[in-house]
Amino acid sequence: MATLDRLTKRREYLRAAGSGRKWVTPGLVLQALPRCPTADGQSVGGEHCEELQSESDGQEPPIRLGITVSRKVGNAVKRNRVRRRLRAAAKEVLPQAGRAGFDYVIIGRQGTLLRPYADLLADLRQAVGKLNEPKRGSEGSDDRRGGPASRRKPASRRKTGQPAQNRPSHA
RNA sequence: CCAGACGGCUGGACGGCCGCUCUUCGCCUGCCAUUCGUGCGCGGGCGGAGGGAGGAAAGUCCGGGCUCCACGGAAGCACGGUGCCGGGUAACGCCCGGCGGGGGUAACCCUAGGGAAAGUGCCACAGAAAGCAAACCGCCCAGCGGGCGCCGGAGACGGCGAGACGGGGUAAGGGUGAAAGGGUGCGGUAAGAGCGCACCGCGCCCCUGGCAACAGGGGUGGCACGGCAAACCCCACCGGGAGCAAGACCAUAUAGGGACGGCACGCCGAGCCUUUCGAGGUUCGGCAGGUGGGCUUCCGCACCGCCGUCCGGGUCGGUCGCGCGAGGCGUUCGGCAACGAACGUCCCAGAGGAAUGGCCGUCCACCGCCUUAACCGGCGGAGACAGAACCCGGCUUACAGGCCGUCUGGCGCU
Repeated sequence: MATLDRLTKRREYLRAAGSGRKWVTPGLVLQALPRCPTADGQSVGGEHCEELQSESDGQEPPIRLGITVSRKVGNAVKRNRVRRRLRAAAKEVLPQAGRAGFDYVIIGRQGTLLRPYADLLADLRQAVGKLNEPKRGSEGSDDRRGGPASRRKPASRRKTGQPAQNRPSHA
């Protein structure tokens, strides 16, 4: 069902920054890291996987989200606003476009504060799409089309109407 | 109306869709317990209702509460802070009202403002001289010595004059400086000088007013006692340290384990073990001893080897602390005021990689441009500073715009 969870530990942020993949757009920087040896086999996840799999018993593991805004962006008010806009955008995009079992870390930039919201959504969609593609020359592209598509169906159980309305507005 | 001074308030409004967090209610549901009725038991989902950033939440500069450090009491030292007087306050370095000094036509503003005859130190540059009384240029020879000229005298010598050699007098003037041993004026004098006098300043004494800081008046002294204490210092008063990552509980685990080095390893009593009957080991109790605030001493207390270095192991989860408070608002009374008292009324954020929002629309007020005699209208821009992190009282700093009140000066009108 691809619910959204949060990263709460500094370790997890450092892991995503150190071993994850990264994509940069004008509005934000996205880092993604598979938490478990899920469908595509290779993993950096490590020891958390066992407990995750054992507890998830048939359900899909959640997507976890973390947002980082450094002091370079501005004072506390500006940083909070950047964080909130990124969080709102992530709630719109990630449940559909993100892959289950991944940790995503969004890093705010100085441009995030004044970037139009529609552009911010586009940035995030592009970044997620790029990171979901396989590494060039890497193996195992078999299930990527199938995986997210199958997950998209149960994810729209609760708030299915609203994002569907917003999507044509920016296109 | 213009210019200005002071004080206070405010910190966009409304709506739509979608969220976050806390409290509470209802329904459904899982676990646990059960005396099978249920449960102030632990959780999950859905829905309803209600609360949800600031005047500075900021800087973390003072003062407290609270918590731990077993640090509790007394004295002294050290260190740090404060510094006119009176009041307010839980307290303050804060606030209010006065006083002194400075600025402004005024409203008003600024002010680290105790002590310099307790001691030490400093006073750059300039200047002769920077603290002790001296004298570079200058002014003056009244009095002393010598020389010169003139006059008198027989002479010794005397008188007068100029000068400034010795030697003195002086501090008015010049010049330096932030500051040069009171200032201005008159008298006075060889020249001058508080040398004398008047006024001002200053010191001391007295009187009056004031709780006081201080102010006013009178007398007196004849000027001594230069400045700097945001130099050391002295005096008075205040202050133990660290901070919610404080700290407490639960879970896991440790409950403190090991090695090395240094310093202490003393006495008495009792029990147990060993014994070659000399004693040894160990436990408990007491004394001594040691350790424990920035330091010392004393009293009290706690702990029992103490200190240092290294190695090994564990934890970083949850709950509480954590929102009834020096609390907000209103009225009355006391007070010039800060503030206090009484009564009534209200409950007002509690996150934890950190909630209090995201997107959109209309209006509002601002700025610029176009248009208009002006209003109107159109377009564009931008909506200050800034986000609770244990909580209060202050200070400081940042701040678009708007509103209100009091007062001062000027101009005009009645």
